[in-house]
Formats: sequence, C-alpha cells, structure tokens
Amino acid sequence: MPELPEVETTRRGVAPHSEGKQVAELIIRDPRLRWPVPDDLPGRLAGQILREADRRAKYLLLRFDHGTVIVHLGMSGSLRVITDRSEPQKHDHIDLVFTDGIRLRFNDPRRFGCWLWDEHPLNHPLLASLGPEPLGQDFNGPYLFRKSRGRKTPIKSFLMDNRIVVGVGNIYANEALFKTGIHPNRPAGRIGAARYQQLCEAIRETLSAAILMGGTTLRDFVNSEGKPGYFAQSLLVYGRAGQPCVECQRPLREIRMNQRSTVYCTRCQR
DNA sequence: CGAACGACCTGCAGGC
DNA sequence: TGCCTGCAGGTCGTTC
Repeated sequence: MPELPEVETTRRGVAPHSEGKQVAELIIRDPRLRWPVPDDLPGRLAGQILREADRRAKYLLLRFDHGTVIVHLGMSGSLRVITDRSEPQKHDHIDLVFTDGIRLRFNDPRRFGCWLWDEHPLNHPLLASLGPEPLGQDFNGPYLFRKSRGRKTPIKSFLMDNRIVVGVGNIYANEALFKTGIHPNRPAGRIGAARYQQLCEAIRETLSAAILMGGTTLRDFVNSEGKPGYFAQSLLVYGRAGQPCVECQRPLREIRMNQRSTVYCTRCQR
C-alpha cells in the first residue's frame, strides 16, 4: 500500500493525537510481522511519554526519551487513531494505548509491516543506508545525475532504489516518468542533467500533490481516521493501462519490470 | 559492487 | 458454488 505520501498522511494524522501523551500499555495480539515484534517492547513503553511522531523514508518513528519505535506499514498496513471503544477487528495486531484512553491501532493483513525498537533509529541497519528524502534539500537534479553515471539499470528501477532516493514506490515512479517524458526502461546512465532536473521536480510535485490529497487509495489504504486518500483520481498512468494517454490519446501500454506493473505512453515517453 | 529474482502473507478478481 | 491462478502500494536476502 503505502508510499511516502500515504505514510506522511498517516504521520500527520497520528501526531496530534499521540505527541506528548503517556503510554498506558502496548497490546500485541499477533507479533508475527515481517520480523517478530520484540517481547520486551510493552515493558519498554509502559509509562513513557511519546515525544514525537516522526518519519524517515517510509518508516514512522515514534520517539520516546529513551529510544524509538520503528514502524513500517509494509504493503497493507494502516495505523488508526481510536477514540471510542470499538473492538479490534481481524488483522488489528497491535494497540498502543495512552493514559487518556485514546489508542493507535495497527492493522496489517499481509503482515509485511514491522514494529521494532532502537535507541538510535537512524543508525538501525534498515535505515542506515537510505538515500535522501525526495522533498529535502539533498535531493536535486545534479545529485541524481551524478549518482546515475555508468548505471545501466532502467531508470524506473533506479528511482525505486532506496539507496538513491527514498519514498518513491511503484505508483509515483510511473507517474513521475510520464510527467517527464522518460521511458521507464531507459538506462539511468543515458539520461542527461537537464532531464534529471525535470525528473527531480516531477517527483517532488507528484509526491507533494499526493500528500495534499491525503495519499492514494487503490483498494485498501486508509488514513489515521480510517478514510481513503483522493489522489487516485489524479493518476495519469498508473492503473490506466489501455486507456488513452492524457497528452496524445494513444492507449497506454503496460509491461512488467522487476515483477512490478509499469504503465507508460509509447509515444510521449522516450 | 550491481542486477535479477524469490521470499514473506492475505485478500480479491477472474476464468473455468 | 468451488478451485485455481495471478495480482496487489514494499523491500530484504540470496545468488550470480
């Protein structure tokens, strides 16, 4: 499910309901996520105050005074704010309960997500080698151009490599390449500096617009209030295979790259 | 080092 | 109605 806009949407929804609050308990109904939820996590959190709901790449970072919970939503995860007494449903694996009764409820049917603990999360092996944030200063045209020299890998694979830039998943990689007129299969090393500048701007614009619309809901993404995002209606190519290109009206083509659905216009993207 | 691919897991749509 | 296949927004670990 979630790419960066969906994770950021979740963070923004969760932060006002959790920051500054004391943890009453952590309820783990099913610890079998991508990695087992640590046995000692409830003990670490009880009584502690959640200082900040932060984000790095697609990881949510729940920061406490003595360490940080690293949450990933995987493909199907969601984190909702529960303010009533609604009973946990299927796949509601974890509740983080605050002393005022409000709770964060983690649901993840496919269990590709994770809940981990680290005192210094940015040094955690999962986060240590991540590339720059796409909406940050370090991500720019010259950076992409420099990193791509000599690389034969298709540009779409290059953009989805977390060591190059984080947060660009399958939907937004397709969208940004269409906006820039670049064929997804073009070798990354054979794209010039000017086009990398355009590509960088397209990525930032696409992600920013998606955040403003609360993310993309294709089938099951819900935000912290359990509601869908509205960016799906703005998608230009993803999920539109066979439909006319918004620029030239030719039918969009779908191929597989690295087992991922890849949609593009054979005329507009070279 | 880079690149390709299987693996993890559940749910759903479509074909027969 | 049921069974089978393939597909889904991520990304790690293995292999070459």
